[in-house]
Amino acid sequence: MSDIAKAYNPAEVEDKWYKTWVESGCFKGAPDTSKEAYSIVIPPPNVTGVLTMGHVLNNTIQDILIRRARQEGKSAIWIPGTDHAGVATQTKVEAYLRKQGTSAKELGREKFLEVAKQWRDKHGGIIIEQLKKLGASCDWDRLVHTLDADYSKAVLTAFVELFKQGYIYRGKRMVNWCPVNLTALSDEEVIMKPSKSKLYRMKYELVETPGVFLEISTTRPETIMGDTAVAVNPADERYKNLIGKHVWRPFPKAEIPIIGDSYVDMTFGTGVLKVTPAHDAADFEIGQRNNLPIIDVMNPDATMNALAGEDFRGLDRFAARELAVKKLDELGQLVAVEDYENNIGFSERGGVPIEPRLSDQWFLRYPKVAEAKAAVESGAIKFWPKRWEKTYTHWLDNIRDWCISRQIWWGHRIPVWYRKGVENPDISNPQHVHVSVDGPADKENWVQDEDSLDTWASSWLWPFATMGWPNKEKMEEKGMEYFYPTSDLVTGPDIIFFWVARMIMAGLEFLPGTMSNRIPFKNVYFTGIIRDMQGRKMSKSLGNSPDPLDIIARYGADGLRFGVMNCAPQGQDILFSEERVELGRNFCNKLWNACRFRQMSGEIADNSSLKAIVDRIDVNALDADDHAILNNLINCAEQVSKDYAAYQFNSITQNMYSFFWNDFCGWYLEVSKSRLSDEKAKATVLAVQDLCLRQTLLLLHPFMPFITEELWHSMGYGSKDNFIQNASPFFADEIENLGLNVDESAAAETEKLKDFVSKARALKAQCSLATRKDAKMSLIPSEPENVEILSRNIDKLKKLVGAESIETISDAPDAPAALTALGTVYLDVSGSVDTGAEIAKLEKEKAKLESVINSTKARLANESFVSKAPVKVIEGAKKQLDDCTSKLEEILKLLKTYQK
RNA sequence: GGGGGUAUAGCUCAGUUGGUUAGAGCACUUGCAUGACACGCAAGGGGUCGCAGAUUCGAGUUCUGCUACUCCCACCA
Repeated sequence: MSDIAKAYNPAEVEDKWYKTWVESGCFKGAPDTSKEAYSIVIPPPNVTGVLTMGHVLNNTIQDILIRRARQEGKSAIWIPGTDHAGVATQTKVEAYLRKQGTSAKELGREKFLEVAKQWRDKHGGIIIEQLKKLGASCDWDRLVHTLDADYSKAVLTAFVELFKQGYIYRGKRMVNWCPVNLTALSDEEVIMKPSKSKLYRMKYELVETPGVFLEISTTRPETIMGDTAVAVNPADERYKNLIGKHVWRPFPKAEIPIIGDSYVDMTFGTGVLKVTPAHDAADFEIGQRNNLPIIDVMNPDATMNALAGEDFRGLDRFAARELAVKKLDELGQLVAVEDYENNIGFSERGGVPIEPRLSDQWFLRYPKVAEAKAAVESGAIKFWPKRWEKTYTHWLDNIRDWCISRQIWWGHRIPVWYRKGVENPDISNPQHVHVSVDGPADKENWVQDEDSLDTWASSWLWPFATMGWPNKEKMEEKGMEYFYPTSDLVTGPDIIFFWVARMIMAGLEFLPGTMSNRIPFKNVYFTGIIRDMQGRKMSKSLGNSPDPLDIIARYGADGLRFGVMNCAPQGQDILFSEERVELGRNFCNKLWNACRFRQMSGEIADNSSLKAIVDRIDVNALDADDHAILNNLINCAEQVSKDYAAYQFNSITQNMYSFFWNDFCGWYLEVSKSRLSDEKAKATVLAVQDLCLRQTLLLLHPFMPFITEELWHSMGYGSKDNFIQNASPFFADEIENLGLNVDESAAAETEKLKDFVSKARALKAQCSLATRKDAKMSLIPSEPENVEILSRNIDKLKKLVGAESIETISDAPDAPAALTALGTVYLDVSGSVDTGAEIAKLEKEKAKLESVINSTKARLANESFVSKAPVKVIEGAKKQLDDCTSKLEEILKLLKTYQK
């Protein structure tokens, strides 16, 4: 046994243990049919990302689950990995290239990818090291990156399969275009933001009746040049006779038709809509219905092109807007400009308004939509909390085809080749188009599609592509049959659509067997979002985003983990501040010092197993406090098991905190102090302490892996290679099987003692006597059995109260007194004492008791209460009335003494 | 427009099927170097449980309506 430092120093302990764990290979998992399988796949972080508080929450939960699973004797794996994060990484690499004075375009695809890979290897993987600091017990040998060769094969295989089945098609469609990243985006990557803009009211002159104008509103005058019609609702009495006539488009000046389309809302604005099929999704639809020409007036980067007219050409869209307004004004066609608030879609990565744009893209019609819905509705997959199921099914009910192509290079290139020289290749004609994982044999005659796949079109395969799919040998090697489906997925609700729903569809689509064999996971735990104390999201620009590594350095990973979990109720956002971590750090220190106290109290005897400790207990030496603390521990361990089953992690930390701090340290260790000098009791008391500490460490280990491992060894619970993660956390049945019977009723005596101690201390405090100064006290027991209890526990009580003596008496002395569970206690104060505070306290208690007595009396006098309430409740009320009445009598007696 | 969530002490939150006098941590007041811990110990102060109804012998807890804040989805020029 080594001397333990006065304060816990996490830095010394954490790195040491992480290294030892990894070296021992204890995070590795392999199929073992004698054990239950347990698996988790990590939500892969961006390979070039850094650890955020969100990651801390998310990965701590996963680590808790996996460590608990190991303790429970399951064969467990936690598969780690990273995501190539297509658009995000491409953007970063391009910025880097700009600094170097070059560009992706200049380098060309091949060279660019080389640079990007180098950049990834240099800046990537930091987050993996940071996860280790947090204590994440992933099986690192299984680390996967979405651009790994094997994983890429899986992605391409999935594409080819879906293509063959007709789920994937190419088409010219309106897509969300990011003018910064020059790529299409899926609907999910567009963030709607309310924005302050202007509504421009303008008037167009009718061609057929010069001098007559039609008033139209728009928020986007820069698209006027692409207008090919003006639409009104055919049911609109004001305008329906104009359908078929024309108006003059102001610039470039041209006649455009007035058409009727029921899409137009008669009640909005003037009820007249300008139609720009190339630059608005709804307008595109109208254009299709009415055979309107499409005039695309913008370049991919959202500058205006030649079709917009010479004066607009090359202008950015916002500059073009100003110019358009100016020109309208000059033409006298601008009626008014009004402030207006509308929702504008922004590019998630580019941060600028997206531009609806017509372009050739690849789309996926989702497979297995109905089954994906059924998987969750049937309970095959459970959501925690359950309410997210609604969000999930609502999305599936309104699902739209997924634009999976991206005009970037960093990603999986679409495995489609076009035969050279074929002008308009027909996708369904194998002579024109080749689709396969490895490409055509005669590559020289073909040209591969330039686009790459949306990153989510690779990560949706994560639960099984990380287990070797579709390669049979690899699947065997990685134990897919044993470990799939995974047990729990831990993620944020913000990616239900991006990831969770898509993974479910992918699992159902690509894997064989029954639904329960194909689903990717059985439970999904949705975390809340970490916010600051004002409820704001963590963000770099607000500077309210603490660096977890900095927090770990100052408080320790265990303190951080415990603090975060303690304030993270299921499904609720988390308001985080460093004070939370202080709580966790303080708890570590408490744990540390309790063990330190144990070591200072006596040699560590045989602690090597539960049996060894129980064998050290002399059942006859056990007193009520021993039984009470063991009983508390049993209840606590059971509650912890229940809370795991319901994913109530914050409840676990709260129960553990309360048990350990209040019951064990606050009471049991304190009463131990006097019993340790009793040679007959000492060995038993120490053994009970050892039992409690052992179990506390076991139960806390998933939350605080480092300190618990350290103490596990220094307290002699584990030998060198016997880690705490391999010991069972179950308790009640185990000690019963070992022949130790815990008396549940003993708690009642301990409760009486606690009440006596706290009341007696309060009495001293009221009389301004220091806690530890020895006082003379006497007691008039309220019940005969209390005499016995008092004498049995006299040493403990004297020490805890700070009393030189506690005599049993029968006549009330003239002294300050307090009511306790053992009887009325009197404090012998020499000289005069200010009794004002004492009287005030008694008056207050008197008032409270009277109010309780009155309400209880009223209840008991109520005919319907007595006839309808359960017997138990009525008896409780009667007992309460009796108790309060006798207490009140005592109080009145005491008050009388003071008022003499 | 549609669908969630939240509202309990100064702050952040517990409060499981309705049942004694509503709890914890932090903060606050007072006292304390007491055989581990001042990252500690002891004693305190602090709450008309968002508002209004309903059900019930009994409501923080169930139901209805309202208010405030918040998130997601859709989106009209």
